[in-house]
This record gives sequence, C-alpha cells and structure tokens, in this order.
Amino acid sequence: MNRSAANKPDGAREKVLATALRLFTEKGYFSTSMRDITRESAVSTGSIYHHFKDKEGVAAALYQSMIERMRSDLQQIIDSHQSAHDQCRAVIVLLFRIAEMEPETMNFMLYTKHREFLPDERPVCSSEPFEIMRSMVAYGMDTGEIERCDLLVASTCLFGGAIRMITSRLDGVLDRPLDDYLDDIWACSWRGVAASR
Amino acid sequence: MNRSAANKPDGAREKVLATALRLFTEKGYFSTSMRDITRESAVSTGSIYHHFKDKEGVAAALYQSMIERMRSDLQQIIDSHQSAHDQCRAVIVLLFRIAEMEPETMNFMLYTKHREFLPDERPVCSSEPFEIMRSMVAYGMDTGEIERCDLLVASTCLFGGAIRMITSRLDGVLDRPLDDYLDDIWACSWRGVAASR
DNA sequence: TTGACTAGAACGAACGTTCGTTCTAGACTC
DNA sequence: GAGTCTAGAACGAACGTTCGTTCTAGTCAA
Repeated sequence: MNRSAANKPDGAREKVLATALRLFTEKGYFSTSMRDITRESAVSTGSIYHHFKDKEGVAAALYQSMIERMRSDLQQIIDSHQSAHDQCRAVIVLLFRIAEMEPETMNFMLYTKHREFLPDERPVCSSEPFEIMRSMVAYGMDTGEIERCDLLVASTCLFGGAIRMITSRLDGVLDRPLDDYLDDIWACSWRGVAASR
Repeated sequence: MNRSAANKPDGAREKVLATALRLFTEKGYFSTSMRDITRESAVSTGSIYHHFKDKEGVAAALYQSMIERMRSDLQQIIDSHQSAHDQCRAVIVLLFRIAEMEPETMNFMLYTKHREFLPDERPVCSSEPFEIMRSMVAYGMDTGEIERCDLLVASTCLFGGAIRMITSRLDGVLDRPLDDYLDDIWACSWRGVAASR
C-alpha cells in the first residue's frame, strides 16, 4: 500500500475515522451502525471493510491514534519544562485545550468505556499516557516538589480534579470554557500534593 | 400490583433487577440481551415484560433505586455529622464502602454511561446525590472551613480524587482495598480546598 | 502514443444471525 | 371465575459482514 495515498486527509480511511469519531462520541459505539458510518462518511460498506477488519477494527484504529498523539504531546511537555510543577500544569493546560478545541477527541479518549467494545485493551488509566503522567509525579517526589506518598494516590489527586472538570464540561454541565477554571483547579490540586516547607 | 408481593426478594421483579445489575456491569448494557437476562434470572420473557415496559425500563428502574438509595444514605450523613469536614469525609467513606462491598452497584452508579441508554436522564454528576454533595461544600464555605471559590471547582477537587480512585479500583488497577488509601486521599483532597488560616 | 494488463480500491445488494418485543395459552391465587 | 402472573414460540426489523463485481490508476511492451 502506498503510504502517502493511504494517509491523505481525503482518503477513504481518514474519512471513516473522522466520521466514526464523531458518531461514536455523539451516539455511542453500540448505537452507531456500520450503515451510519457508510452514510455519513460517504464511503461504501465494501470500502470500509477493505480498510478495516471489522467494526471493532475501526474503534481500535481510533484508539491507537489517540494514544500515540497523547504520547507525543506529553513527551514534548517533558522536553520543554524543567520542574515537575510546570510539567504537570502543562499537562492540564493541554488536556483543557484538547477538550475545548476537539471535544470529540477528548470524549473518546477520556470518557468512553473502551473495554466494552475493545476487550483486549487495558483500561485507559493504565495506558501509556497515564503512565507518563505518573512518572512526572514521581519525578516531583524526587526533586522534593511533591510530598512523598503513594504514587497512584498523588497522581490521582493531582489530575483527578481536572479530569473530572473535563468530564463535567463534556457533559454540558459547565457553561464557561475550562480555561476560566484553570487557575482555581490548579491551585486546589497542587496545594493538595505539594511538599510542605 | 400488590406491593408486598412485588418487592419480596425472590419475586420475579427483584430477580430480574439483580441479574440485570450484574450483567450490565459485567458486559455492558448493549452487550446484554434480554435473552441473557431471561436465562440467568430464570424469569421468562413474558414475565419480564409484565414487570417492565421494555429493556430500557429495566435499566431505568435500576437507576432510580440507586439514586434513591444514595439520597437516603447522604441525608443520614448530614443528620449525623456536624461540620462540613466530617460530612464530606463520611461521603468518601460511604462511597469507598459501597465500592468494596457492592462493586456492581458502584460500577452502575459511577462508571456507566447512563445517557447512552437512558437518554432522558441527566448526567449523573447533575443528579440529586451530587447536588447534595455540593451543598455540603457550600455549607463548609459558609462555616469558614472551606476556602471560598467556585462551588463546582471546590466540589470537583474535593471529591474528584476519591472518585477517580474508585474507578481505578473498579478497573482492577488497584490491588489493595480502597480503605488502605483513605487517609492519604482525604489528606490530599482536604488540604486542596481547606481555608488557609 | 497507444493498448493490454494488473493490483487494489470502491461498490452495494444480499446473507444469516440476533435483537427487542409481542402474542397466545396455560397456571396459580383469592 | 376473574385477575394476575408465567411461559416460551414466533415475529419483523436491524445488525455486522460477505462477496461478486466494477472502477481507477499505474506499468510496460511495441
């Protein structure tokens, strides 16, 4: 397969993925039929099954591309911020930005129960991106920025509030964009885990 | 319908609800067929459709009984604890206990995307139990225990860490029971929102 | 430059299965 | 015997998937 042809934005594969992301987010995986995807992507059934093994294969491709994108964004944050404090805050800024600019991506990433239709995937909180986030917290414990305690507890407390704000926003419970809450959320979250001086 | 007969634990209605809770949690709502419920509850199709309008009706009855149970438990907490600090901590203790003793209930309560199959329900974080939890935080701001800021932000930060710990536990990511983490989680969460003296 | 050939992308009707639900008949209770 | 509950076969709709075919674009000999 010619790679440049396969990845071009108007290619059948890309159209299917974009449509599936939208429909899975709007209606859920099980309420989205392959006929829905066929109709809304304007790609024929046969063509879809030429590019993907089956319906689950479409979801798996979406999931993989999402994991890879996060992995790369997080690596960039590590490279461009010195302290654990700045790294972790940048992660929340990143998550908020994705949630506002590409709510469908964030919805599929954070709020979808992948295991119901991707039984072979680990839960998202054991996925590589979340591992990277935990490693930032561990780094902060080493530098003395973060109070030393159970790593999972600290990570969950530090990012848990922001993540729940994102799901609230995706649920339509928040009227204002997430950025309006950023400083407050970060203040609460960081104060909870920061080392006492 | 005779009420005492309708609620007896071995009644068809109760057997269906218990089976549905288990199957919805294990396999998800959409991957659970009415035939599965028929087989595993040993209640016939006709009988199920006598007690419930349709499949969605089974899920709705589960959801309602869960909301009502939480509402009553939370009211009891308010009645038996004076300070907002103690009330909020008791809520987390309650949630942890339900998650350990009745993981299926907690899973259905917290971790299931009800709106995919109960389109008329509000998202769970706008449901009455969550409103009660927010009112506890508001009370804490009035008494000066909690730093005054956006109510949603404070509530999300205070309970967000614990709730994410629960979902991690339900995902099988945590080896030890939630109680082992209680003190650490509470310390982080409360420190994040407590009024500075 | 043309025409024959080829690989793979696209197509969509049709298939067999499974779903939620209905229906008719029988059993039990008061 | 009227009303309530149970039973499970049957129904039609919708599903994911298959498959035989057509279309398209590239290759290459002459």
